[in-house]
Amino acid sequence: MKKTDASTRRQTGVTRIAEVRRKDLIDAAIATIADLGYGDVTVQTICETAGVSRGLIGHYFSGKDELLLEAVRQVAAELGNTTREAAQNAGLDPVAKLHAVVAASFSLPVFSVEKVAVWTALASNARLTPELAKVYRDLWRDYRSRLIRLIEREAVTSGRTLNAPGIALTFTQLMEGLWVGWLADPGAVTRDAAEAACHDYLDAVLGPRDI
Amino acid sequence: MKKTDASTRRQTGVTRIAEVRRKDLIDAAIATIADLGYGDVTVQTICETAGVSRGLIGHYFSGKDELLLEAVRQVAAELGNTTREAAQNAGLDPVAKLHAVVAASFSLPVFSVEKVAVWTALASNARLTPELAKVYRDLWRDYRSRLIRLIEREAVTSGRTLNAPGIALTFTQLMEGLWVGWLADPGAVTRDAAEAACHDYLDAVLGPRDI
Amino acid sequence: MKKTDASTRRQTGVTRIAEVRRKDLIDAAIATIADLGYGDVTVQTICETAGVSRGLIGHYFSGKDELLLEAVRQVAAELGNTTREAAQNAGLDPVAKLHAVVAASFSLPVFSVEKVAVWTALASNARLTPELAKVYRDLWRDYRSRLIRLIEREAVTSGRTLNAPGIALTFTQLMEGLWVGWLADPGAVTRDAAEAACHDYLDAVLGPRDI
Amino acid sequence: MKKTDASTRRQTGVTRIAEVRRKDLIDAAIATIADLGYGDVTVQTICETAGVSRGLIGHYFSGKDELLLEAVRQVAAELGNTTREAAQNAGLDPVAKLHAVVAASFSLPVFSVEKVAVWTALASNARLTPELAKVYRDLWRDYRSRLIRLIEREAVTSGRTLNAPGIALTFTQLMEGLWVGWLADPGAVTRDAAEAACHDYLDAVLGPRDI
DNA sequence: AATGAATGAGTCTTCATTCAT
DNA sequence: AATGAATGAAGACTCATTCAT
Repeated sequence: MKKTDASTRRQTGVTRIAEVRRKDLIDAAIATIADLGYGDVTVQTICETAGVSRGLIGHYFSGKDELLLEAVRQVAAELGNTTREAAQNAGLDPVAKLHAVVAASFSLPVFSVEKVAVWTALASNARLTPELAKVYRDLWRDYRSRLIRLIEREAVTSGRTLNAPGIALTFTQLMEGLWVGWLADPGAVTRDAAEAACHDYLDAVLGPRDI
Repeated sequence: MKKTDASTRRQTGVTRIAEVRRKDLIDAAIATIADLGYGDVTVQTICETAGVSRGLIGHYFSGKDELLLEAVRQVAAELGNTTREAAQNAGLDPVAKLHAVVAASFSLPVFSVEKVAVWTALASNARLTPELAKVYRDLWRDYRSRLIRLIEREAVTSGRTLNAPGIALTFTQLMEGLWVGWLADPGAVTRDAAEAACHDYLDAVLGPRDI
Repeated sequence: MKKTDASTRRQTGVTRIAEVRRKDLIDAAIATIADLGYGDVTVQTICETAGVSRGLIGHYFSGKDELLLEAVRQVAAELGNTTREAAQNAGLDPVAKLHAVVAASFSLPVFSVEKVAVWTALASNARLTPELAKVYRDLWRDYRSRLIRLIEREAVTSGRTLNAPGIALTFTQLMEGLWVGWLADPGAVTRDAAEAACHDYLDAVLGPRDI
Repeated sequence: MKKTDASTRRQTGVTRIAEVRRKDLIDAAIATIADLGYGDVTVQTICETAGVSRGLIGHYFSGKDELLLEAVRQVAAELGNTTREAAQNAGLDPVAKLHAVVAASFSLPVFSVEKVAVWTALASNARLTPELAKVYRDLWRDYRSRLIRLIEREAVTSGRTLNAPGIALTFTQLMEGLWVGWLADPGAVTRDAAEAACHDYLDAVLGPRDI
């Protein structure tokens, strides 16, 4: 057993523990944002949720802001990945892919109070924090470009003229508005009505689905 | 200038000055929310914006929270009133009224960074604060019921079958999503594109306008 | 009607109103001390009790402290006057006079929550405020010197040797302790028990009363 | 110094340092009450006296009020314990025990500006704060019941009829009045005179001591 | 004479961060 | 690695006082 090996093994172990702790803290941050709201999250509440001491946050993050940023990034990444995979797994038809994106957007793991609360916090604060602005911008840009490609493919397939960027914009903002509305007043904006609104919108602009 | 006039002016002035100060503080609160974000507003920043001392807030409001609540209420009331008047002034055609609501919703005084920032703050915090929840709920309920009446009238007029509640929900959430998106990333969600998205949505579900 | 007359009359009127207002504020201060405690009295609460505006205090007193000092002085003076008069009206027997002082000390107007609360506040704060110290010191000195004279007269009359200063000191501090105790825990130190304690003490050191 | 020792010391130290700090803050609170008066104590002055930062108070107490309450409780407990022990160590004679209580009540550690100032603050504020009321009530109740037992025992021993509750009440209130008077005007109520007054009172109602 | 608008100092409390252990 | 003791800045709120009317 050479020193290098030992060091490496220890380092790897350390890194692994570190990664677990980081993950724990990020998850706790997400849960706390959902519980208390982005503005009322404190280092104390996060660490209590994670079951660690207050000081530990300094070992894994440069501070509270970085932890919150990581939490937001994780939620955004998951949203992007989940909808991308939903589209990939939905066969070849662009319209079917779009409806699959809708379904994924209103199902777990993306659609939960925790995730939507973080998302809404991101949307509210993006204009004030460059790092959040970048997360917000990048996710939607990627999301919309995928939508646009699908819509354009459908336009070609069906021989229609479709305003793909406009439809994509409407689609993303409708979804964002439904998330926000569901979180703020779930009695008025139910999950089912929200999902139906998206499907219906696609039907209205792309023609009805074949079911 | 007679003494009676002076007295009268002074007497009414007592009430008036209070109203003026309240309004000043509310306006300053709105401006400060737009500047710094809802969570970073402090009594200090509001009073600096209003040009008064920190202690004055206690003379006109029970505290910071009440002032912020009043600010949110004012923005919500203005939004409701403006869209209501826009519909009233748009002639008799329900579809024209709906498009007028869209136009008003993306024009001053409703559509500005200040007002939309307050609105977004309201949407983000409604789930956490009962008073904010009520403001949010009441405005949208009233707004949607007006939309539903217009859509139903159009359904009757045109002889079509329209899912009025669904369309109204989609409409309000699309608008909310566009506001949120415009505020968070105005480069991606421009005012013109946002308004066009709403008009296009109405065209898609109600049939195109006669222009 | 000469100018001097008018001025005099007006001045007198002004002074009279001023005196009434001063009295009102002092009484309100006493009532507020009893209600809230010396430390929790504010200009606001006093003026509310008096039914006048906050600013008025500055017209009649140099500030809050002076008003409170006047309130304390008034209570102290009343205590002194009342017990002096009680002794004067109790005939010639020194022992009867002493018992009359006891009776007066546990009867209106001296013995009420308002007055005792002010007195207790005075006792608590005398060591910290020179003006209060003087009020406290002067009253008890005068009070004790009257007691001493009565006790010495009784010593002469009955032919006994009495430690007049010691008895006077014990008497005043017993009374003060009973007031404090009654205010703090009226369930344990009742008015009747308190008065009886004083009478019994006199009986014990001076011999029983002839009733 | 072995590692085990160090660990042990550290582990117990965690609790110990907390207890030390609590004690430091309580002592500082007592000293500050004596210095400035109960109503003028601030978190700032307490922490300056204790030599710690203002924020530390939140680590060991829920707030200023709890700290002050603990300070009062500590003084009350010390008074109770000291007088109880004095009686226990005074032999078997009830009268001797009573005089020992007097001696203890006018000696350190009970009888100092610090302790009496806290006690006076307690007496002044007991009627306004339920927690303080309980401390005050409980201490005196216990104290008086001990006195009553002693007096009744003496009544049996000496074959006299004694109003034990009345004497106990007089005794406690005389003592309280002497404390209050000593604090407010130590020139008029000296320590020696105060203690003598208590001894003399006992002599007067129980018969003179055998010295 | 009386009001109440306005101020600004002072208080308690919260909280992110640092650091010794 | 992990704790939690400690700090100090920043926040909201209270309040005595001043002053224009």
